[in-house]
Amino acid sequence: MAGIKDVAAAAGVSVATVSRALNGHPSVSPTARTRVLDAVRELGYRPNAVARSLRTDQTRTLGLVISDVMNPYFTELARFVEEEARTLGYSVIIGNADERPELQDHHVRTLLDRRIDGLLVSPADGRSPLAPDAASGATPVVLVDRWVPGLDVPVVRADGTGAIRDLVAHLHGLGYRRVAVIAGPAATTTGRERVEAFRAALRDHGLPLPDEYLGQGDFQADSGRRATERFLDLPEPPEVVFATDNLMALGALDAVRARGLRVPDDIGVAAFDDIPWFVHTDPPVTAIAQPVAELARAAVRALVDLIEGRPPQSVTLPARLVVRRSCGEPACGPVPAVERAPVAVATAEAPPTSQQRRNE
Amino acid sequence: MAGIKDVAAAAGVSVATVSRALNGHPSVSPTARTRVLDAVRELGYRPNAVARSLRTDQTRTLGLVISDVMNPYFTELARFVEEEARTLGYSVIIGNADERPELQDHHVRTLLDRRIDGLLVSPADGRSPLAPDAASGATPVVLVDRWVPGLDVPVVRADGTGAIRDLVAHLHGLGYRRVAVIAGPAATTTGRERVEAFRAALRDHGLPLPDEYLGQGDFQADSGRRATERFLDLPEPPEVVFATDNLMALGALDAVRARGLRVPDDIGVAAFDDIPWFVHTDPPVTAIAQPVAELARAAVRALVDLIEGRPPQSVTLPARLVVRRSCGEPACGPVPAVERAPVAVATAEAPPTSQQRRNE
DNA sequence: TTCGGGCGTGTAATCGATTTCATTCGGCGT
DNA sequence: ACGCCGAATGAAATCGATTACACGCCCGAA
Repeated sequence: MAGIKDVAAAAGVSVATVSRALNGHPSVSPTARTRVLDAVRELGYRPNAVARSLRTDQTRTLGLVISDVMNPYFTELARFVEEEARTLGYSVIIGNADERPELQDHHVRTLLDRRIDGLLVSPADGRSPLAPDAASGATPVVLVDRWVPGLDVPVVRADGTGAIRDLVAHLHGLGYRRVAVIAGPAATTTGRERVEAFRAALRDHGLPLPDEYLGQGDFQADSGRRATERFLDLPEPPEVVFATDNLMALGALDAVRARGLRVPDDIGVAAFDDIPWFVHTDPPVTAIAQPVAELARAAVRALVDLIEGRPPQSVTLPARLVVRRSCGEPACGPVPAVERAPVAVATAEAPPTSQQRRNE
Repeated sequence: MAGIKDVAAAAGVSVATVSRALNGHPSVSPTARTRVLDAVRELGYRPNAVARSLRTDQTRTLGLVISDVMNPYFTELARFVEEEARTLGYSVIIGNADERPELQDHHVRTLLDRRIDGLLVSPADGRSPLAPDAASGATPVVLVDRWVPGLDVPVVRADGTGAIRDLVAHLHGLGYRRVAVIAGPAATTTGRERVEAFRAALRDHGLPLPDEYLGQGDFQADSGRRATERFLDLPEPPEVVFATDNLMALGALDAVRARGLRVPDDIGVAAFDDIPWFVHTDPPVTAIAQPVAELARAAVRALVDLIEGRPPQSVTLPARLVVRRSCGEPACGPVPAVERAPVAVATAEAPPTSQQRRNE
């Protein structure tokens, strides 16, 4: 493959001039510039990004480590992250942790070895396997969706408490009194927060959340199925189940279908994370939608700000309830308040973090 | 960040010895080795992959350019590709072409600039935008799922003709006579082949495929919706629609639901590419399943063979029909032959390609 | 005419690893 | 005792770019 030296030779100039011409340096004569450009075209020269990165100490690459690519929510997130990064002139390398801490670790290490300019992580594990590297502060880090309490880095996430309150109001209005929830891993913030918000909303309506109505899941379909089976085996099964992510909701649907039961007649189902398929399930699933595209964009912008020495913003955007039929027919009277939920735009200024201070 | 020189200094040896110790070179004394290892641990040293790549001219990285990440089929493919690559000691960088040739081009160029060791492509466009680079032969290339006729590189794909024949037999057996198909872009091989196989199978059963029953789509949900609407507007609409990918099937479902019609009572739906959600749609969708994991593994192995100088194998695996309820109740009598479809394992030896010859 | 100051350019150092080549040293055969 | 050989090591070249520094040249000011 042609190198910069070949171009220099072909254009009859030095490598320095070639480099300058290619990087838009001011002091290059028009003559030299055109000769270089011609030679480049002639030889089909493409600069070696590896060599360039070594010299400049920047790869113009972002790392994105997500918990599970097969989860449509994260797929969508990844897609928008790449899109925004591309418009900002960065590539992104995706690492799929598959909800396994050691895999997440593997990817973080690999990405760091490649000297990516910044890291976007949605931690599979709340404990601190990546902390040693991240906390070292050498590489800018931003957390998306999930975060880890001790880490002093910007966080971009959705706040589901409002939407969950709306959901509980909706369920209560429909007459449900025995409601169950399938939790995510306690090691993740999203796993804990969603259950807590749900429990709090329940309390506001005077509803209990007995232990046997709290299923433990791991954000995968199978765990949703198992939890739901256990609910159905109860002497007094719940009237409705809230799965705290879309895959566990899929599992729940599986379980009730396997029993020959029907949603919502025999048992209602609701989910956190809305996805296109929920419109076409039997029945369409009532879900809480996150503003994924905005989250992705905000996360990338925060990370790039960090990288390029600007102060980053932590951002929290509200999720919103989307009522469909899996919890029973929506009210036929006046449209409930939840239907008019505002488009998510709220943001919050982050308190200064050590990462910001690094750049002052 | 600590470099190899720091390690050498700390261990009291030269950089050459450090490098040798770390790469398991034979002639390094046990003493030196342990001192190096200690220093490495002490300093938390990690070799700079960028520098290493520059010197060794290999990145141990594969590029994967897919047509559309949001399509569950490709998501799954990407996931298994990464998995197999990882076990073989490679990382993978995914580029999402979004079915847009110019984006595909952008990613191919970027990946080539980063000197990836090999490229896995599922071409969004049958024409040859990537040919100039790929044909240059500098970087090993393997095509997955879709291929482009002129290119002399290994291809790993599923053969749907058998499954499509089974599907048509199934539909015919159910009494359908007016069947329509939603095609993919003519620029892709999968777009053309699936329609052709369908048309041929129809002919075998003496069924026609009139022009107005041939919808043009682009593998995205919207196009499936529009094509289906056009079918429904026909004076004599088809009794069943075969969408040649899962997203267009989703669109078709959308369209019939929007009309207040019911599947399969008013119109049947079948799809190419099976996905987990099809079990939970209303109704569950009869689909043709590709052996995605095997395809991914075969593709990675072929590419790595090429990279490491072994002769690669082109592979074609059969797809199989999965009957559900979206075309009407499956026969209640004896289980139809299609239910017993064998697990896909057939492979074929590729004719020698120029890429193989390269390595002789 | 002479000198200072850009401007355009080239030479060479540099990034952090790997690898070739030469050197040293110790052991062993004769 | 001598010489040879292999093992262990280090110095320096190398990969392909960027960039600091120096140089030559031309132009305008003194």
